Amino acid sequence: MVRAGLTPERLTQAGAELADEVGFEEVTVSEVARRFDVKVASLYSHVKNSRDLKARIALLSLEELADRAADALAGRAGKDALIALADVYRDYAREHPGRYAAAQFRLTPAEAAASAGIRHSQMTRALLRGYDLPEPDQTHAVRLLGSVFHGYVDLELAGGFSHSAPDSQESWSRILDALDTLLRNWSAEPPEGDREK
Amino acid sequence: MVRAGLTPERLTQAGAELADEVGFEEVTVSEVARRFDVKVASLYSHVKNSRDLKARIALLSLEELADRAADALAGRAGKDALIALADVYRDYAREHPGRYAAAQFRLTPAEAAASAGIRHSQMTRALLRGYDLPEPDQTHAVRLLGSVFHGYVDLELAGGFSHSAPDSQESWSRILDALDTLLRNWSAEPPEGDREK
DNA sequence: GCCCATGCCTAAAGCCTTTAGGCAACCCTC
DNA sequence: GAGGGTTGCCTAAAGGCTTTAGGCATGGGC
Repeated sequence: MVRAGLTPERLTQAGAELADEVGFEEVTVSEVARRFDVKVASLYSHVKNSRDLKARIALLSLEELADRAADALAGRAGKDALIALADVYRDYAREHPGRYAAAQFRLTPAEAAASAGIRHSQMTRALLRGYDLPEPDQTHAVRLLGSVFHGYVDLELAGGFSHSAPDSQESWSRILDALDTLLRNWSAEPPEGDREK
Repeated sequence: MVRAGLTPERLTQAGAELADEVGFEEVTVSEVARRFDVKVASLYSHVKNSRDLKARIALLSLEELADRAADALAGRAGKDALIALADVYRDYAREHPGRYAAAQFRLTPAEAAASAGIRHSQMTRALLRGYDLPEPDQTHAVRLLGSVFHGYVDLELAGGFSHSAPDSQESWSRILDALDTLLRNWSAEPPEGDREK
C-alpha cells in the first residue's frame, strides 16, 4: 500500500483548513485522518494527541498572522501603521475564522514563549513608537490595542454587529480614528489618577 | 428509588458550576448526570441535547451579568458609571470564568434576541448618555466599549497580562481613564475622516 | 386505593480518543 | 542489487461522550 506521507506539518496544515471550514472547536483527529484517507491511529505517530494537534494549529496561525502583520507594518508609521495592523487582524479573522479562533487557543507558558505571540507584542510596541509614550504607558497602550483588536474582531465574528446599522466597517474606521487620537493625546491627560473605587 | 428532582433549571445551574470548575468547553451532559447521581439518558427528558444545555448556561450567565450590571449602574453616571460597568464584566469573568466563557457562546439569532444580550447593549447605551454623543457615533462607541471590555477581560483570562509588569489592575485603570477622556472629547476630533486605505 | 403520567432506568448504536502490537515498504549499506 | 533495519500505516481494542428507544415504578390526582 502506498504511504500517505504524513508529517506533523501536513497534518497541521490540513487541520487549519478543516478549522476554517467547520470551526476550530470541531477539529478532530478522526476527520483529519479521513482527509488523508488513512486510519486514525496512524496520526498518533506524528502528533501526540488531539490537544497537540490543536496547539500546532494555534502556533501556525499565530505565525501566519505575525507574518502578515510584519508585512503590513513595513514602511508605515503612525496612524497609517495603526490601521494597517488593525486590518491585518480583522481581515485574517474574516478570511480564516477557524485559524483565528485557533490563535486564541490556551497554550502552555512554554509553548506561548516559543510562539509568534512574542512577535505580535513586539510589533504593537513598534507601532507605538510613532506615538512616543513613556514606559509604563506604552505597556498600557499595548494592552489597550490588543484588547480592542481582539475584542472587536471577536464580537464581529460572533455576529454581534451584523445586520444592524451603521455597518461594521464604519464603526471600525471610526474606532481606529478614535484610537489614533487617543494615542496622540495620551500624555496630555488629566495629570494623575483621580479614579475612584 | 428516590427521584432526583431534575429540572432544566437545576441542570443549568449545575452546568454553570461545572463550567466554572473545569471550563465551559469541558461541560458535558455525562458529568452533570454524574453530579446528580443519575444515569445520563435521564437528562435528555429535561434538556434537548448537549448544545441545548450549553445554550441554557449561556443564557443564565448573560442574565446574571446583566443583573450585576444593572445594579452597578444604578445611581451612577459618567466616568463613575463607566468604571462600575467595566468592573462588573471583569470581576464576573474572574469569579466565574466558565460562565463568562459561556456568555460568549454562539446563540442562534432567535435565542440571542430573547436573551439578556439586549439588556447589555441597552445599558451601555444608557451609560453613554452621560457623554452625549450624536447617533451614529453612539453606536460606534457602544461597539468600542464592548470590544475593550470583552477583549481585555478575555486576554487577561487567557493569562496574557499575568506575571509581567505593570500589573493588570494598573493597565485596566489607565485604560478606563483613557476611554473616559476619549468619550468626553469624542466630537472634538479631526472634523472628518482623513483615513486612507 | 387505583390509575395514569411522569421520571429515571436499561439497552444499544455511533463517533471520537488513545494505546498496543504487527506487517510491509522504504532506505541504506554492503 | 540484495539484506536488514527502521519507519509508517494498519488492525484490534478499550474507554468515554451523545443520543434514541423502550420499560418500569413512583407519586399525585381522582
